[in-house]
Amino acid sequence: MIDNTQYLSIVQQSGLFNGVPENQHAIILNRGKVISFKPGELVFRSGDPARLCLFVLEGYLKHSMMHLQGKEAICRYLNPGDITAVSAVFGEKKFRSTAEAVGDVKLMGWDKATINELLLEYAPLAINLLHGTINLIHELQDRFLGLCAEQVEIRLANALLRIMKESGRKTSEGVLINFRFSRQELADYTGTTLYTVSRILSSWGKYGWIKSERERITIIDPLAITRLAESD
Amino acid sequence: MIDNTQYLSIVQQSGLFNGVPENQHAIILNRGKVISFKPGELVFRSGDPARLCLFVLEGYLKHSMMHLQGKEAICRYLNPGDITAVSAVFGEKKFRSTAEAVGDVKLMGWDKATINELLLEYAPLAINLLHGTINLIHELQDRFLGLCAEQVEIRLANALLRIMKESGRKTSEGVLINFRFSRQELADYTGTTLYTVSRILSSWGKYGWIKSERERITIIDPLAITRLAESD
DNA sequence: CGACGCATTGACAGGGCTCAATTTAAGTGG
DNA sequence: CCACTTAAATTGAGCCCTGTCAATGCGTCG
Repeated sequence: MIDNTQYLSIVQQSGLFNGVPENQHAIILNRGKVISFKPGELVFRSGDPARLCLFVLEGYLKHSMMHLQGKEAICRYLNPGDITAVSAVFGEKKFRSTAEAVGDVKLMGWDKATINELLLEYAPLAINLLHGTINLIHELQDRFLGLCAEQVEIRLANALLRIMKESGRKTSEGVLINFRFSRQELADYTGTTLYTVSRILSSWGKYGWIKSERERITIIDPLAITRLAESD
Repeated sequence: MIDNTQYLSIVQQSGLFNGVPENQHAIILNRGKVISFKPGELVFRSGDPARLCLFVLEGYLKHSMMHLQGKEAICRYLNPGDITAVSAVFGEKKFRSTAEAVGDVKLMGWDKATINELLLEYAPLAINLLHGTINLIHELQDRFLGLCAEQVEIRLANALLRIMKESGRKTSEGVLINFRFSRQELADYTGTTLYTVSRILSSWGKYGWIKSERERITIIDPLAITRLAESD
């Protein structure tokens, strides 16, 4: 007998079950399967058939797309409570992006047949999914606009502030971005190169705004960076 | 008595009603309201409260975002059969983008309360909407990746091909993109400037790939442009 | 300690943006 | 129907941001 009820609160908190009768929550949960991934493992890759609809229980996922000849673009980071691979709901879709575990990750997965039954049975579930994807569109559109209209330094400032808010940790010196985070990844996230990122970060380091170390950054003066991000 | 049944076939064709019992189609349709717009009119603008969920019956919409100090980015063009303003389904959202009528436009609009009732009553409707928004995400992600990884000429080629497929009209000379379409708009769509677009288009004109006129473009040699888009 | 991977920095070039000057085409009103 | 106005498009010149390439430095881990 499957028992996923230990994850009830995280799913409820995410809003996915809003509007679904409470006595059904555990039933829906138990029709899914929990899967674990180790740091760096691929959850799915571009080209794989989409078979499972996935909900992040613990850890972070990096969602990226690969361009011919290697250039990578990071679509977004998934946090606990986020859902992905919703394409699995529909026909014979293949993934167009790749998801990688950042740190240890636990996911809840519903297979195609199950998620389709669930959505038909619980309309609020479909509405909540819709809600999530709309938010995603907004986020993507914002970043799209940034890519069109802002230069690298501004985009980098925005990215760092966003990541700081979502995953930063306070220390005596400032806010530490604590998961492994290379220049390359920052570049892929902001649509530039690791060289440019490195140059900008070291200039910020000289101003005393940040402390830049190997795969970690401490933000000392968030205000200065915010000012920069909002300058135009 | 409202009677929108003249629009039945266009909505059915779009797939929005897939899975909904056929005898309900007209009923759903008649709970919406048809609205018309003249060329250039704004359907909604950034900051307006989202009150109606909109389905394009006739004509085209341009969906764009404005950056501080005027730089504009075009998120996408909406064709007959597309749906937008789905945010209206949820809470007190405000639009973050602007939609403008390109040519004469007829829309079907359902107000917030109605669309919420409909989605709860007809789960397939919510699933179909979800389907549409997922496709949108894929499209946006593709263009996001393009912006990160491709140079302007390639992006422009892809954009032109995409628009050609969606809204082109065959003529004796080639495929005409028939709605008013300035260099500025192509620039806003591909994330560049009208000068760069102009230069590229006139070079393509010299190769005989396209015929470039004021606010209209005829694609004479789609293959050449496809080759360019897929080069490297 | 040596090796590997990440990060930094410099030199250089070029794609594409900016600005300005024309040219071309579409309206408009007399 | 033509002169006039206005907006779109073209084109050239200059330059700056940012990507590319190469060399070097440094942290981490086996």
